[in-house]
Amino acid sequence: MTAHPELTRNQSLVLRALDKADGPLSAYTILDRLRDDGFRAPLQVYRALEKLQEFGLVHRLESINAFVACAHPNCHGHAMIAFAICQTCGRVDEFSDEVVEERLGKWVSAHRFKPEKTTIEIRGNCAACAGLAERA
Amino acid sequence: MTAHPELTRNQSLVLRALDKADGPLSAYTILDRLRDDGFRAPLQVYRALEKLQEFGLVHRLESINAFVACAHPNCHGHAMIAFAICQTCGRVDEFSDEVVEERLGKWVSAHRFKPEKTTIEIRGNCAACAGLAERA
DNA sequence: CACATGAATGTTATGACATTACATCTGATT
DNA sequence: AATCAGATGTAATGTCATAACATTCATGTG
Repeated sequence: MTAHPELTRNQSLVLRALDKADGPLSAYTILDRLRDDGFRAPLQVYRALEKLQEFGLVHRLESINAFVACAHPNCHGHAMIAFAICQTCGRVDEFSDEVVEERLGKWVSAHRFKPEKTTIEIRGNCAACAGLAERA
Repeated sequence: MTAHPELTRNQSLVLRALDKADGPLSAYTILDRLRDDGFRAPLQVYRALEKLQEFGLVHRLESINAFVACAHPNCHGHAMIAFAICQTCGRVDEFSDEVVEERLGKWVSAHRFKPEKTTIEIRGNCAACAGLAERA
């Protein structure tokens, strides 16, 4: 458990929506799912998402403009996380790799580049969906 | 020189716009720069970009919704390319790393994931811009 | 208590990025 | 000439994200 402030109502609702979902959600999908809870405007979602990302509870998937709840909400703090995103079923696997991290870190320091955010996303088909495609 | 069909007028114009630019351009910025050449609608740009990406002459930077001309237009064919993107000056460095590629490849085959496109993007500040920030 | 302060929220409008749908043109082939 | 595929032109629409401004709420300080 890393220390972070109590979540506000909006933040809790957004996080719960992502937790309940079986895959990544767009901000507007989250908005639709929270209409009954009083959400009216995109900004309510984006503001909550921003904080949740700061707390490490939510990740943004840059390549598909969507958001997922962190798979390791109790041990967050990884500097670098990679995602495998299934384009068929929406499943997202989150993993980190020290060697990749070290290698990119070496490139970065060799070039005196100051990284702020690193994105590693592999889009394709998960084992189940790739298998289905083969049999078809 | 890898074999690819002759570029059409629109494709040439878009590629030239990206080549002349000193950094990544959004599709709408490209559109604006090609108004005098008869471009009127976003789709003209997006269609050209799609083909240019197929030919390996242009890359899309997922994390900033922009496009760059490939830095190695004569030896393209890399399966996996990483980008370091300076958020201050817009400079983009393109590189590939066999170890990173191998490591991600191992994860992927261990999980029987079939990758279609891999994105590796490091956003931050390049040496020059980070240096300026320090001195400020 | 009164009041200042900072954070979060609510709401409207707008900006930025991308695609659908449909019509037209062009060049190569038969 | 008829046909066909690929490229193009155009309008409309869809999707993602933020700016600007007003309001509310909790908290701490004089």
